[in-house]
Order: sequence, then structure tokens, then C-alpha cells
Amino acid sequence: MPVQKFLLVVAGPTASGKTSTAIRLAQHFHSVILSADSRQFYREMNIGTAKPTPAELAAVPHYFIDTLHIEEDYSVGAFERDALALLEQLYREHDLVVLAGGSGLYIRALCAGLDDFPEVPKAVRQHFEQLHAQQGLPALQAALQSADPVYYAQVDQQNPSRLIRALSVCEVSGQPYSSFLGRKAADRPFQPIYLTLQHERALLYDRINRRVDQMVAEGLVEEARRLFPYQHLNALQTVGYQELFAHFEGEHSLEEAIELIKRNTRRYAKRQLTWLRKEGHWRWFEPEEVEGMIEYIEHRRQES
RNA sequence: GGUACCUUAGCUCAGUUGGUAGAGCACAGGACUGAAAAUCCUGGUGUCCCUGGUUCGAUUCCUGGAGGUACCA
Repeated sequence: MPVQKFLLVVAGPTASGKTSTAIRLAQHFHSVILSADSRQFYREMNIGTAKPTPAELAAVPHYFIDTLHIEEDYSVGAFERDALALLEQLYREHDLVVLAGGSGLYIRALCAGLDDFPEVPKAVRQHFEQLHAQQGLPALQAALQSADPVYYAQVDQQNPSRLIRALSVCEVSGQPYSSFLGRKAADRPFQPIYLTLQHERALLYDRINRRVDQMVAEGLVEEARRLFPYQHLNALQTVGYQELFAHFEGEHSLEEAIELIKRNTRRYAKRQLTWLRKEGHWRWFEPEEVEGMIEYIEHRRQES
């Protein structure tokens, strides 16, 4: 009988201390860290994504950091595939690997799996984006109601992203989007152990505000200035950059941009918390409670 | 110290010809299967500064306080 493998998932809202906690846990278990952060993939983005520092990256091997150029397209489906392939390698040497990050959908994709969908060529999505731009939301709604009435009844009909995605899949496959859902029972060679870092809300917001000031002191404005020409890329639809791009275009002052970054980061953290609460299987910890986490992890391993 | 004006949501303010109130921002809750740091939905959260009076009823009118701002001393 093979040894049980574990994936230690360290999640939590932005600025909750995932990076340092994951490093301490990985060191304790002599393991490595996979990042589940949809923005830390990108080499050109550093300060604004609160990427681990070179010293932190040297302390423990990290994967899925600096793996992409901002012009490369990537998706949660690609991450699921790539991370599973990497884990297969890593589990030859490790019984436990750490996954750290704040992108809830990416964590779910790796641990619970997503259904298989056909590849959607960029042009197909652009076609529906154009339909939206030219004829508005009602055109998307009407198209999806016709192409997939089942999914239309359950989707958020006000959300253009949801509608465009579903329409794109219908278009390339000739099948309703809903026909792809719920087919795959994820089969994973590991058991996840979920940890979430939790602060009192006021303290978390204080940490966020101070971290934004810190980023500015470290050169966030200059980093954004270099990336300004690429502002329309998906990678840069990101808190901390969009607000500065608007400032560069004269929409508001630098001070206003910094306040907006703080506000939008707080809102992002709130959405992350909503996601984590819903997933339901998390054990919540105070960020400094590493001893307690280790105890919990050992307990969970012995249970298995 | 005197005079004038002000005090309503976390903040900036509107308003109630007397029937316990509403905007913006901030904020809260939620959705979300390949754009996810994206995208989308919902929600007003209140000792109307305190006190006494007039009144069926006062956040609103009147008395007296407290705090603030400006000007004069």
C-alpha cells in the first residue's frame, strides 16, 4: 500500500501572512511550496503582487512563481493540469507539499478538480465580447437563453463574464455549456489539509493599508510605470496597477490612486473571505499560530 | 470674554411647513467551473450633541448647557 500523500493548503485573504507562514511550515516539514496565486506567476509583476522576496524564495523551493510573461495567456484549467503534473514529480520525494495562495478558484481546481471543457480560441471569446460592446447585455442574454436554457436559468444573468464564457463553450463545441458540468469526479493522488489565516477585520484592513504604503515606498509607482504600455493585458487587470494607470492618464492624483488601491485591496480581501467561507472545509488559524497548525496537521495525518 | 454660525450614518453633507430621516463615499453580506487581484448581485448601518419646556406628538420650535468654526476683543 502506497504512503498517503498530503497537500497542505495555506490560504487566507491578501496581506494575511500566507507567504511567511507557508515558508515556516515548509521548512518544518522539509518540503516545498506551490503558489496558487494568479498574479505571482508573472515575472514582470513583483512589488504590486506582494511576491515573496528573493531571500524568501531562496529559503524554500517555490513553484509557479515567475513562470509566465505578462503577454502569455494562462487559465485555471492550465494551472490544474500543470500543477497535477508537477505534484506527481514532487510526491516521489515528499509525503507533504505546501500550496499557498489566495486564488480560491485555483485552489479548488487543483484539490477538487474542474470539469473538462473544449479549448476556446481567443477569437471566439472576442466575438462575444464584441457583441456585448455593440449590443449590450440583452444580446448575450438572448443568445444564451437560446443556446443553453438550462444554464441560463441558473447563471447570474447580469454578469457578462459568465455569459460570454458559456456562450463561447457552446459555440466551439456545438453543445450546451451545462452539458459539460458535473461529469468528472476528481481523482487526486493526495489528501488536502486546508488551513486559513484569519485576522480580526479591522486588523486585516490596517495590515492592507500599511502594506500598500510599503509597496509605494518600495517603488510600486515605477513598476506600474514600466508596465503602463501593457495595461490592457489580462495580467494587469489587477489591484495596484489599474489605479496607477488611471493616475498616469490624469484621471486622479497619486494620493487618490493610493487610496483607491487600499480600498480595492480591502474589497478584494473581502471577496476572498466570502469564497473561503463558502468552501466550508477550512480550519481557521491566527497567523502566528504555527505551532498549533503543526499540531493540527500531525493530527490530520495520523487520522488518515 | 463678546457676537455670528454650526452640531443628523464611519466620513462629507441634505432634509423633515412638527408625525423618529436620505444622498455620495466608506462599509457589510452574497454569487461565481479556463479573464478569478477578474466579473457580477443585494443591503442604510442612526440616542438627528445634551437638558428642560411648548405640543397628542420635538431631530425640527423655545430656554439653558456642552463642543466646534469664524470674526471682534
